[in-house]
Amino acid sequence: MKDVAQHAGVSTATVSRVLNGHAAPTPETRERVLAAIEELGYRPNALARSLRTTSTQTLGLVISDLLNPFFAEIARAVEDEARSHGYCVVIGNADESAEQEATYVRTLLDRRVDGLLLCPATDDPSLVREVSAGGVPLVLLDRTVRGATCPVVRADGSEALTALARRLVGAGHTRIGVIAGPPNTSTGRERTDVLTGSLGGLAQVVHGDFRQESGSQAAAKLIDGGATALVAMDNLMGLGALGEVRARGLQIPHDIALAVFDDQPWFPLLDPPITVIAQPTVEMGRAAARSLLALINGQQPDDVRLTAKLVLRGSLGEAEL
Amino acid sequence: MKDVAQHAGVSTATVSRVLNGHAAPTPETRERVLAAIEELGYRPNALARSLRTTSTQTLGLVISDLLNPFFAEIARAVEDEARSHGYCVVIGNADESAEQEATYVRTLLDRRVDGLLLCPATDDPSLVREVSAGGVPLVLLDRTVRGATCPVVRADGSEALTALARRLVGAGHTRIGVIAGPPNTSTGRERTDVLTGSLGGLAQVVHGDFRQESGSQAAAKLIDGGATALVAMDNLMGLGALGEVRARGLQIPHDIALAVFDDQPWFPLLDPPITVIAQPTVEMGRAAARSLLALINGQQPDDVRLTAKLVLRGSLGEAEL
DNA sequence: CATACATGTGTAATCGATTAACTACGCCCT
DNA sequence: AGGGCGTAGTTAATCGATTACACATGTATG
Repeated sequence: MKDVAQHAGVSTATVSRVLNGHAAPTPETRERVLAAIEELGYRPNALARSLRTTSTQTLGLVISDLLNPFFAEIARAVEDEARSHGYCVVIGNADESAEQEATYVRTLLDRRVDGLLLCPATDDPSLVREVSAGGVPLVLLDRTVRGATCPVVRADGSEALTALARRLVGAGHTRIGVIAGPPNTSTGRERTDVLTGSLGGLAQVVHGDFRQESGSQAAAKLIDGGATALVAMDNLMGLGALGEVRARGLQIPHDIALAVFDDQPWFPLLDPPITVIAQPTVEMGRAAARSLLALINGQQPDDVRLTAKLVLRGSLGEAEL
Repeated sequence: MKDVAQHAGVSTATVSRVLNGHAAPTPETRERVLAAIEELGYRPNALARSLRTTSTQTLGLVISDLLNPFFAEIARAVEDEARSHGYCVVIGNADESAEQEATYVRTLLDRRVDGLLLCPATDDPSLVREVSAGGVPLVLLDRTVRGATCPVVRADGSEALTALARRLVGAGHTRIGVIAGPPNTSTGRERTDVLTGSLGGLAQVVHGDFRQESGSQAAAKLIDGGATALVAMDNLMGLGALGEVRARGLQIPHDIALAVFDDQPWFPLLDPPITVIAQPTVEMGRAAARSLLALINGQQPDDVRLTAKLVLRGSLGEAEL
């Protein structure tokens, strides 16, 4: 910057004013400075700028798993929304591990992100409290924690789940296998509670960990237990369950019915296409980013609760008639 | 930091020394400082530190599309490798747009990443030159550019593609539809060149843009043109092609054969499972990260060329016998 | 006993920006 | 002509760390 100033025959203060579009400099001075910048190929040092202004124009996003398309879509939406407001997004991958999540959150705070979006790995509120104590704007996304005091953006699947339950029961299924998420996550618990609630005593629950492998194992257990229908509570476990069903040579929906929480672009391509509960991922990501930006600007955004929808495609068989 | 120093009755220099594990401070002083840090919940400001040391312990990764599982896996692998060496990764999403790619690269440079991994959207070398001119360590990943002067990490699909061609020809296909990537990307061009080369005059080529929608359109054109086999040059276009095939009620492999470049966890679940050319994504990501770290440490890593493999699963029909 | 040297800590310059406070210069008005 | 005022631009403090250099103390050496 000093070089630019010298080159243009002004002080660094003037260069800075030109850079930041401040009122002062004469059009003529401005021209000279811009020419010098161009000539020297100068680019301002974002670190120094942030240090001085205490604003990085950056949001942190800590998600459970980048390989899970659900989170990838969310990440993508967050990024789009953030960029349109002049913010960057730094993504952290917690890999469904509370420990790694905490590491990432701290790293992001150390780098002074202006705000943090978090999909908490567990419903333990201690990490959230730590962030709040540091005074950093925080919004929870997809999942919440016990006694959360910050805005939360999530999708409500209750309606879709009860509709699903009604159909399964109506079609005469009496042993319905539920491949549940971890009980220490809000989404894991709530979805399962709603579904088993509406299924009366017909549900058999096996807990997985939101990953493919656990989906296969759970499906195996449930099929062995005589289940005639399976509901996987997220898309990766759904993938695992589907693998197990195929491996056993079972036909969907003839031998077993299947529904999955979360949609995927390839679900419609299966034979039969898979019935899902689709979450509005893009809207969730955008809403979360908007809430966080509002929080950063000193407003108090409300919680956002979007609605997940049941999409019937054929993998439930007669339950869809 | 000043607070911590005061609290421990030392100077900031000493606090800094404790923090950085410098030789000097007495065990007793060290204890006092650590206690003060603990008590005040002090966390060092990474911005200030980086400004002073001109090292951010951060790598930039600019990829073409986060929603493409191929790149998501790469990103994941890069991150793992980087973290194990104490580095963070900031991911930028170019969305297959050269313009957005350039924007992201510049943003990352402004933030003074220690090095940059780039999957170039086009084979135009100007952006690469810009980065090199800035003296920032750079490694290209998956794709290269014309006259690249930096290390490149990629997968070689030639062998797999010629093997695939041999099988298709051997099975008597005479109109083979190739859904090609953009000709201004190295992977798009090379894969297509190799395949059409080995197919003699039997190939009909339609260019897509590595996205799902273009895959459907290309497939439609090729099917209308009488193709009895389709080869999609990346997984998203493969997804699109598959959709088109399904939409027309065609049976694989009876009515049409299909192979896709890039594997996906759900390909084996289709009926029939899809034959693919699988790239070693995880190894590519890790290798790229390692090369970049080597470059940062002043070494001169060689280009890395891994091998993609043909995985036969049934979607080629008699060509696989 | 004076000198040399090692050791632990403090002082202050520095990284590259922003910005409050100040200066210098003209212009207008009485 | 001189005081008041607006404007363009400069000077210097500051953000929060690192680190070369200086300094003080204690120990070994001639």
